Amino acid sequence: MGAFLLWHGPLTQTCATAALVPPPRLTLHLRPSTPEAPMKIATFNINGIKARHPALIDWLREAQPDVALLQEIKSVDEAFPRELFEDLGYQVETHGQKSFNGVAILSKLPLEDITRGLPGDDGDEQARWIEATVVGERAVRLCGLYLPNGNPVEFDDTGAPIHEGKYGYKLDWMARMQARATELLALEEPFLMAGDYNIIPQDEDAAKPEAWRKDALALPESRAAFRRLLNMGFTEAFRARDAEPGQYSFWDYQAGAWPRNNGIRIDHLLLSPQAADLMQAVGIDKEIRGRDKPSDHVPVWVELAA
DNA sequence: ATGGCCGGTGGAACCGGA
Repeated sequence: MGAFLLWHGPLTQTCATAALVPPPRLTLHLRPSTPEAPMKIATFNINGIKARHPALIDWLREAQPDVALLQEIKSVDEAFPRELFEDLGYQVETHGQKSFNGVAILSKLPLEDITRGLPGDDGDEQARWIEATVVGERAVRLCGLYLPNGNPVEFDDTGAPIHEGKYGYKLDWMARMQARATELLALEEPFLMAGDYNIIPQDEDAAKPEAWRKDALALPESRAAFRRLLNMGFTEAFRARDAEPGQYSFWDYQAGAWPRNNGIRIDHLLLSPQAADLMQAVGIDKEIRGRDKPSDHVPVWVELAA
Protein backbone atom coordinates (compact mmCIF):
# COMPACT_ATOMS: atom_id res chain seq x y z
CA MET A 1 0.00 0.00 0.00
CA GLY A 2 2.77 2.37 0.96
CA ALA A 3 4.57 1.40 -2.17
CA PHE A 4 1.49 2.27 -4.25
CA LEU A 5 1.26 5.74 -2.74
CA LEU A 6 4.96 6.43 -3.09
CA TRP A 7 4.91 5.22 -6.67
CA HIS A 8 2.92 8.29 -7.59
CA GLY A 9 4.62 10.59 -5.13
CA PRO A 10 7.44 13.07 -5.57
CA LEU A 11 11.06 12.05 -5.03
CA THR A 12 10.95 12.80 -1.32
CA GLN A 13 10.76 9.24 0.02
CA THR A 14 12.90 8.40 3.03
CA CYS A 15 15.78 5.97 2.95
CA ALA A 16 13.80 3.54 5.13
CA THR A 17 10.94 3.26 2.65
CA ALA A 18 12.98 3.56 -0.50
CA ALA A 19 14.06 -0.09 -0.27
CA LEU A 20 10.41 -1.20 -0.48
CA VAL A 21 9.61 0.80 -3.58
CA PRO A 22 10.11 -0.49 -7.11
CA PRO A 23 12.60 1.63 -8.98
CA PRO A 24 11.04 4.21 -11.30
CA ARG A 25 10.78 2.89 -14.83
CA LEU A 26 12.79 5.82 -16.05
CA THR A 27 15.99 4.31 -14.66
CA LEU A 28 15.65 1.40 -17.07
CA HIS A 29 16.22 3.77 -19.96
CA LEU A 30 19.35 5.11 -18.34
CA ARG A 31 21.03 1.69 -18.23
CA PRO A 32 23.06 0.28 -21.10
CA SER A 33 20.73 -1.41 -23.54
CA THR A 34 22.63 -4.70 -23.46
CA PRO A 35 24.59 -4.98 -20.22
CA GLU A 36 27.26 -7.69 -20.21
CA ALA A 37 26.61 -10.66 -17.98
CA PRO A 38 28.61 -10.78 -14.75
CA MET A 39 31.48 -13.24 -14.34
CA LYS A 40 30.54 -16.04 -11.94
CA ILE A 41 33.49 -17.51 -10.06
CA ALA A 42 33.05 -20.45 -7.66
CA THR A 43 35.27 -22.37 -5.26
CA PHE A 44 34.53 -26.03 -4.53
CA ASN A 45 36.50 -28.62 -2.55
CA ILE A 46 35.37 -31.72 -4.42
CA ASN A 47 37.17 -34.35 -2.27
CA GLY A 48 38.42 -36.52 -5.11
CA ILE A 49 37.76 -36.04 -8.83
CA LYS A 50 37.49 -39.75 -9.50
CA ALA A 51 34.61 -40.16 -7.09
CA ARG A 52 33.06 -36.74 -7.65
CA HIS A 53 33.00 -36.07 -11.38
CA PRO A 54 29.34 -37.08 -11.85
CA ALA A 55 28.17 -34.77 -9.06
CA LEU A 56 30.55 -32.05 -10.20
CA ILE A 57 29.19 -32.17 -13.74
CA ASP A 58 25.59 -32.01 -12.50
CA TRP A 59 26.43 -28.90 -10.48
CA LEU A 60 28.33 -27.24 -13.35
CA ARG A 61 25.34 -27.72 -15.66
CA GLU A 62 22.99 -26.15 -13.13
CA ALA A 63 25.10 -23.38 -11.60
CA GLN A 64 26.85 -22.44 -14.86
CA PRO A 65 29.91 -20.84 -13.29
CA ASP A 66 32.30 -19.17 -15.71
CA VAL A 67 35.14 -20.32 -13.48
CA ALA A 68 35.36 -23.11 -10.92
CA LEU A 69 38.36 -23.26 -8.60
CA LEU A 70 38.64 -26.84 -7.36
CA GLN A 71 40.48 -28.29 -4.37
CA GLU A 72 41.37 -31.81 -3.29
CA ILE A 73 41.28 -33.26 -6.78
CA LYS A 74 43.40 -36.11 -5.29
CA SER A 75 44.79 -36.90 -8.71
CA VAL A 76 47.91 -36.53 -10.75
CA ASP A 77 47.48 -34.23 -13.74
CA GLU A 78 47.58 -37.10 -16.25
CA ALA A 79 44.69 -38.91 -14.53
CA PHE A 80 42.35 -35.91 -14.32
CA PRO A 81 39.37 -36.59 -16.63
CA ARG A 82 39.78 -33.30 -18.48
CA GLU A 83 37.70 -34.35 -21.50
CA LEU A 84 34.55 -34.51 -19.36
CA PHE A 85 34.91 -30.80 -18.66
CA GLU A 86 36.25 -29.74 -22.03
CA ASP A 87 33.06 -31.25 -23.47
CA LEU A 88 31.13 -28.77 -21.30
CA GLY A 89 33.15 -25.90 -22.73
CA TYR A 90 35.71 -25.51 -19.95
CA GLN A 91 39.44 -24.98 -20.25
CA VAL A 92 41.09 -27.26 -17.68
CA GLU A 93 44.27 -26.42 -15.77
CA THR A 94 45.41 -28.74 -13.00
CA HIS A 95 48.11 -28.84 -10.35
CA GLY A 96 47.84 -32.31 -8.90
CA GLN A 97 49.77 -34.92 -7.00
CA LYS A 98 49.27 -38.56 -6.13
CA SER A 99 46.56 -39.42 -3.56
CA PHE A 100 46.16 -36.12 -1.73
CA ASN A 101 45.66 -32.39 -2.15
CA GLY A 102 45.67 -31.03 -5.71
CA VAL A 103 43.96 -27.94 -7.14
CA ALA A 104 42.49 -27.10 -10.54
CA ILE A 105 40.81 -24.33 -12.50
CA LEU A 106 37.95 -24.87 -14.92
CA SER A 107 37.10 -21.85 -17.05
CA LYS A 108 34.71 -21.12 -19.91
CA LEU A 109 36.72 -17.96 -20.62
CA PRO A 110 40.35 -18.06 -21.75
CA LEU A 111 43.02 -18.54 -19.09
CA GLU A 112 46.46 -16.99 -19.44
CA ASP A 113 49.73 -16.96 -17.50
CA ILE A 114 49.05 -20.11 -15.49
CA THR A 115 51.45 -20.72 -12.60
CA ARG A 116 51.55 -23.66 -10.21
CA GLY A 117 52.71 -23.76 -6.61
CA LEU A 118 52.89 -21.16 -3.83
CA PRO A 119 56.22 -19.28 -3.91
CA GLY A 120 58.49 -19.13 -0.90
CA ASP A 121 59.56 -22.74 -0.26
CA ASP A 122 61.16 -24.75 -3.03
CA GLY A 123 61.05 -27.83 -0.78
CA ASP A 124 57.25 -27.79 -0.47
CA GLU A 125 55.96 -30.77 -2.48
CA GLN A 126 52.28 -30.29 -1.69
CA ALA A 127 50.02 -29.18 -4.56
CA ARG A 128 47.90 -26.47 -2.95
CA TRP A 129 48.13 -23.33 -5.10
CA ILE A 130 47.42 -22.42 -8.72
CA GLU A 131 47.10 -19.05 -10.44
CA ALA A 132 45.72 -17.93 -13.77
CA THR A 133 44.38 -14.79 -15.39
CA VAL A 134 40.83 -15.16 -16.72
CA VAL A 135 40.13 -12.88 -19.64
CA GLY A 136 36.54 -11.74 -19.97
CA GLU A 137 35.36 -8.16 -20.50
CA ARG A 138 38.28 -7.44 -18.23
CA ALA A 139 41.17 -9.53 -16.87
CA VAL A 140 40.98 -10.96 -13.36
CA ARG A 141 43.87 -12.77 -11.68
CA LEU A 142 42.68 -15.93 -9.91
CA CYS A 143 44.45 -17.72 -7.07
CA GLY A 144 43.02 -21.13 -6.23
CA LEU A 145 44.17 -22.48 -2.89
CA TYR A 146 43.90 -25.43 -0.55
CA LEU A 147 45.25 -24.12 2.74
CA PRO A 148 46.75 -26.78 5.04
CA ASN A 149 44.48 -28.18 7.73
CA GLY A 150 47.12 -27.92 10.46
CA ASN A 151 45.87 -30.68 12.78
CA PRO A 152 46.88 -32.17 15.07
CA VAL A 153 48.14 -29.27 17.15
CA GLU A 154 50.55 -29.84 20.02
CA PHE A 155 50.51 -27.56 23.08
CA ASP A 156 53.26 -26.59 25.50
CA ASP A 157 53.02 -26.55 29.31
CA THR A 158 51.35 -23.14 29.31
CA GLY A 159 48.67 -24.35 26.92
CA ALA A 160 50.05 -22.40 23.98
CA PRO A 161 50.08 -24.15 20.59
CA ILE A 162 53.52 -25.20 19.38
CA HIS A 163 54.36 -23.85 15.94
CA GLU A 164 55.84 -27.08 14.66
CA GLY A 165 54.73 -30.05 12.61
CA LYS A 166 51.48 -29.73 10.72
CA TYR A 167 50.41 -26.61 12.58
CA GLY A 168 53.76 -24.97 11.90
CA TYR A 169 53.38 -25.85 8.23
CA LYS A 170 49.94 -24.20 8.18
CA LEU A 171 51.21 -20.96 9.74
CA ASP A 172 54.30 -20.90 7.52
CA TRP A 173 52.09 -21.48 4.48
CA MET A 174 49.84 -18.57 5.47
CA ALA A 175 52.88 -16.30 5.80
CA ARG A 176 53.96 -17.30 2.28
CA MET A 177 50.43 -16.63 1.06
CA GLN A 178 50.51 -13.18 2.63
CA ALA A 179 53.78 -12.46 0.83
CA ARG A 180 52.26 -13.46 -2.50
CA ALA A 181 49.16 -11.37 -1.72
CA THR A 182 51.41 -8.37 -1.06
CA GLU A 183 52.95 -8.72 -4.53
CA LEU A 184 49.56 -8.97 -6.22
CA LEU A 185 48.01 -6.08 -4.28
CA ALA A 186 50.81 -3.81 -5.48
CA LEU A 187 49.52 -4.25 -9.04
CA GLU A 188 46.23 -2.53 -8.03
CA GLU A 189 44.21 -4.77 -10.33
CA PRO A 190 41.16 -6.98 -9.81
CA PHE A 191 42.18 -10.33 -8.34
CA LEU A 192 40.89 -12.86 -5.87
CA MET A 193 42.18 -15.68 -3.72
CA ALA A 194 39.57 -18.41 -3.31
CA GLY A 195 39.49 -21.90 -1.97
CA ASP A 196 39.39 -24.11 1.09
CA TYR A 197 41.05 -21.91 3.70
CA ASN A 198 40.60 -24.40 6.55
CA ILE A 199 39.86 -21.36 8.73
CA ILE A 200 36.69 -20.74 10.74
CA PRO A 201 36.91 -16.94 10.82
CA GLN A 202 34.59 -16.33 13.78
CA ASP A 203 32.46 -18.31 16.24
CA GLU A 204 29.34 -17.46 14.24
CA ASP A 205 30.82 -19.53 11.40
CA ALA A 206 30.50 -22.79 13.37
CA ALA A 207 27.42 -24.57 14.71
CA LYS A 208 29.41 -25.67 17.77
CA PRO A 209 32.22 -23.14 18.20
CA GLU A 210 33.26 -24.60 21.55
CA ALA A 211 34.15 -27.87 19.81
CA TRP A 212 36.83 -26.08 17.77
CA ARG A 213 38.63 -24.13 20.52
CA LYS A 214 41.85 -26.16 20.32
CA ASP A 215 41.56 -27.01 16.64
CA ALA A 216 43.89 -25.62 13.98
CA LEU A 217 40.84 -24.30 12.07
CA ALA A 218 39.85 -21.90 14.84
CA LEU A 219 42.84 -21.30 17.13
CA PRO A 220 43.55 -17.60 17.76
CA GLU A 221 46.82 -17.81 15.81
CA SER A 222 44.96 -19.22 12.79
CA ARG A 223 42.27 -16.58 12.95
CA ALA A 224 44.88 -13.86 13.41
CA ALA A 225 46.74 -14.98 10.29
CA PHE A 226 43.47 -14.87 8.34
CA ARG A 227 42.69 -11.41 9.75
CA ARG A 228 46.12 -10.21 8.69
CA LEU A 229 45.11 -11.02 5.12
CA LEU A 230 41.80 -9.19 5.51
CA ASN A 231 43.55 -6.19 7.06
CA MET A 232 45.67 -5.80 3.95
CA GLY A 233 42.49 -4.66 2.22
CA PHE A 234 40.78 -7.83 1.04
CA THR A 235 37.04 -8.25 1.15
CA GLU A 236 35.76 -11.65 2.28
CA ALA A 237 32.99 -11.86 -0.28
CA PHE A 238 30.36 -13.88 1.53
CA ARG A 239 30.53 -12.12 4.90
CA ALA A 240 30.65 -8.72 3.26
CA ARG A 241 27.27 -9.37 1.65
CA ASP A 242 25.54 -11.59 4.21
CA ALA A 243 25.70 -10.93 7.95
CA GLU A 244 23.60 -13.91 9.04
CA PRO A 245 25.42 -16.39 11.30
CA GLY A 246 25.01 -20.13 10.94
CA GLN A 247 25.85 -20.42 7.25
CA TYR A 248 28.30 -23.15 6.43
CA SER A 249 30.31 -24.61 3.57
CA PHE A 250 31.41 -27.90 5.18
CA TRP A 251 29.62 -30.66 7.04
CA ASP A 252 31.63 -33.68 8.20
CA TYR A 253 30.63 -37.07 6.86
CA GLN A 254 30.68 -38.37 10.46
CA ALA A 255 28.18 -38.23 13.29
CA GLY A 256 25.25 -37.04 11.20
CA ALA A 257 26.77 -33.59 10.82
CA TRP A 258 24.66 -32.74 7.75
CA PRO A 259 21.20 -33.77 9.06
CA ARG A 260 22.04 -32.00 12.33
CA ASN A 261 23.37 -28.95 10.47
CA ASN A 262 26.59 -29.22 12.46
CA GLY A 263 28.64 -27.29 9.92
CA ILE A 264 31.48 -24.82 9.62
CA ARG A 265 32.24 -22.07 7.10
CA ILE A 266 35.81 -22.56 5.86
CA ASP A 267 35.61 -21.97 2.08
CA HIS A 268 36.19 -18.32 1.26
CA LEU A 269 36.75 -15.84 -1.56
CA LEU A 270 38.99 -12.89 -0.74
CA LEU A 271 38.66 -10.04 -3.22
CA SER A 272 41.22 -7.34 -3.88
CA PRO A 273 39.84 -3.79 -3.54
CA GLN A 274 39.53 -3.55 -7.33
CA ALA A 275 37.62 -6.85 -7.46
CA ALA A 276 35.45 -5.97 -4.47
CA ASP A 277 34.23 -2.90 -6.35
CA LEU A 278 32.83 -5.29 -8.99
CA MET A 279 31.02 -7.66 -6.61
CA GLN A 280 27.35 -8.07 -7.48
CA ALA A 281 26.23 -11.26 -5.74
CA VAL A 282 27.48 -14.09 -3.55
CA GLY A 283 26.08 -17.46 -2.56
CA ILE A 284 26.60 -20.87 -1.03
CA ASP A 285 25.12 -23.82 -2.93
CA LYS A 286 24.19 -25.64 0.27
CA GLU A 287 21.57 -27.87 -1.31
CA ILE A 288 24.01 -30.16 -3.09
CA ARG A 289 25.34 -31.43 0.26
CA GLY A 290 22.13 -33.46 0.52
CA ARG A 291 22.57 -35.28 -2.79
CA ASP A 292 23.95 -38.75 -3.51
CA LYS A 293 27.70 -39.15 -3.08
CA PRO A 294 28.30 -35.51 -2.12
CA SER A 295 31.59 -33.88 -1.24
CA ASP A 296 31.77 -32.83 2.40
CA HIS A 297 32.16 -29.24 1.10
CA VAL A 298 29.72 -27.26 -1.07
CA PRO A 299 30.44 -24.54 -3.66
CA VAL A 300 30.72 -20.88 -2.67
CA TRP A 301 30.53 -18.32 -5.46
CA VAL A 302 30.69 -14.65 -6.36
CA GLU A 303 29.53 -12.67 -9.37
CA LEU A 304 31.68 -9.80 -10.59
CA ALA A 305 30.36 -7.06 -12.87
CA ALA A 306 31.58 -7.35 -16.43
C1' DA B 1 17.33 -40.70 21.35
C1' DT B 2 21.81 -42.74 19.89
C1' DG B 3 25.62 -43.44 16.89
C1' DG B 4 27.10 -42.77 12.86
C1' DC B 5 32.28 -41.42 7.30
C1' DC B 6 34.67 -41.16 3.05
C1' DG B 7 38.35 -41.33 -0.77
C1' DG B 8 42.62 -43.18 -2.33
C1' DT B 9 45.79 -46.84 -2.44
C1' DG B 10 45.98 -51.30 -3.60
C1' DG B 11 44.15 -55.35 -3.19
C1' DA B 12 43.94 -55.55 3.52
C1' DA B 13 44.05 -52.28 6.36
C1' DC B 14 45.66 -47.69 6.77
C1' DC B 15 46.38 -42.66 6.01
C1' DG B 16 44.44 -38.19 5.80
C1' DG B 17 40.77 -35.30 6.24
C1' DA B 18 38.27 -31.40 9.50
